Amino acid sequence: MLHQTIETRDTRERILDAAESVVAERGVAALSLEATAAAAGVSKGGLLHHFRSKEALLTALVERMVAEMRAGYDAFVSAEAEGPGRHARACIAWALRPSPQQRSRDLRLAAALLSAHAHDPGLIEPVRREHARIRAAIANDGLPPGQAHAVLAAADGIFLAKVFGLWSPDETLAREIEAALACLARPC
Amino acid sequence: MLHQTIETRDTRERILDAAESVVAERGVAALSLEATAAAAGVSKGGLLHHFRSKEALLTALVERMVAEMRAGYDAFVSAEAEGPGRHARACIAWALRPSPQQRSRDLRLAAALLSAHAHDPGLIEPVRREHARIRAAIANDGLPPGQAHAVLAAADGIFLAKVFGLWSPDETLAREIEAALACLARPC
DNA sequence: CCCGCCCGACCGTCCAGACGGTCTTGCCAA
DNA sequence: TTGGCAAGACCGTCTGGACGGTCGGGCGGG
Repeated sequence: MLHQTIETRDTRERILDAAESVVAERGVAALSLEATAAAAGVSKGGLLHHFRSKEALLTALVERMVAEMRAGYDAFVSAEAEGPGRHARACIAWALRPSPQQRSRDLRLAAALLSAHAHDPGLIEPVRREHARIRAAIANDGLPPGQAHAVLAAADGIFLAKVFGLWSPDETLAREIEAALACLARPC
Repeated sequence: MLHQTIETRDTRERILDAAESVVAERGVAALSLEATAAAAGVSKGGLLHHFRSKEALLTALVERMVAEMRAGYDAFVSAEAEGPGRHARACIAWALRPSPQQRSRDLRLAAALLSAHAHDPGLIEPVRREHARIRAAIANDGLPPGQAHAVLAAADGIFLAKVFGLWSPDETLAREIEAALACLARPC
């Protein structure tokens, strides 16, 4: 039974991965149940066995994305020294530190966010809640609220610009932006 | 003949307005030719007379949006005093100064951006070009590049968070964020 | 034997786009 | 001035295809 559960989990995850791949490679409009099933190496009926509707698929996609986001962000928080501006510094690092698996993380987040929002804006409510959580943390960060939220906005901008493929800073520019924002992440 | 041209223009604009309304009120998924035509008070055939395909409609939507964006931004630039940090200050004002018709502008931009990107990510290429133009201007703004791009990222974040309905600062917080960013918009 | 996972054919719906038609408008020749 | 002609604006219908979701069945492990 445990084995079965693991197998099921794997198939579910494979389907979610496949959905993200479809969106990343062919755009939101191409995300159909058939395309997802094909990309996951599963029949359409098989997909619908795991996710009873497209909405259920997108909901799961968003939930996984939020969990990943929360875990990643919290890791950055605990990597920062305690004291005023800790969360602000974590935001900066989260948005601007490139790590091997973070590229794919960004693609995941973008795919989930865009496809869910396109189908029904209400589906990204968990993302809004997570953003509110971070906002609350950053508001009690021991910084002047203007500075703290400016840092958050910048982190949002870096990430969301990537979501739309608008822009992404190269390595050296990222370091310079980081330095500039670090100035805001201290009680100026 | 002139009269005819003006009439045509009006209908085209009405259709574009209608498309934005549909997206704003019912989401990207509800943006069909039929729904747009109905919202514009025009038959489907009439709509297709003005826009030969859905893609043509979305292209026009994006073009109008970019023109509006460019005009609005340039107005903010010329409202700022010359000298280092002018474009950075314009970015801040553009993102954080609420004006009566700017709410609707944001809705327009969001609708055009989301619907075009959902249909085909390549359609928002004009937006990418406009963003690149602003980026170029801000890079030659007489500020350290890190500071300039940090301001740009913050402005992007404020706007794009609004696009997804993630967050929007209230009046007093907006003033505080503005003050914090203004610190970056001067040669620190 | 049976249960859960998975298959794939099938159905109803919706939509993009094509098409043929109608009506208004401007233009020109008589 | 007027009759008629050509063009453009707009309409209503149709169709082919894609998509979400259903259903009955097969298959393998327990």
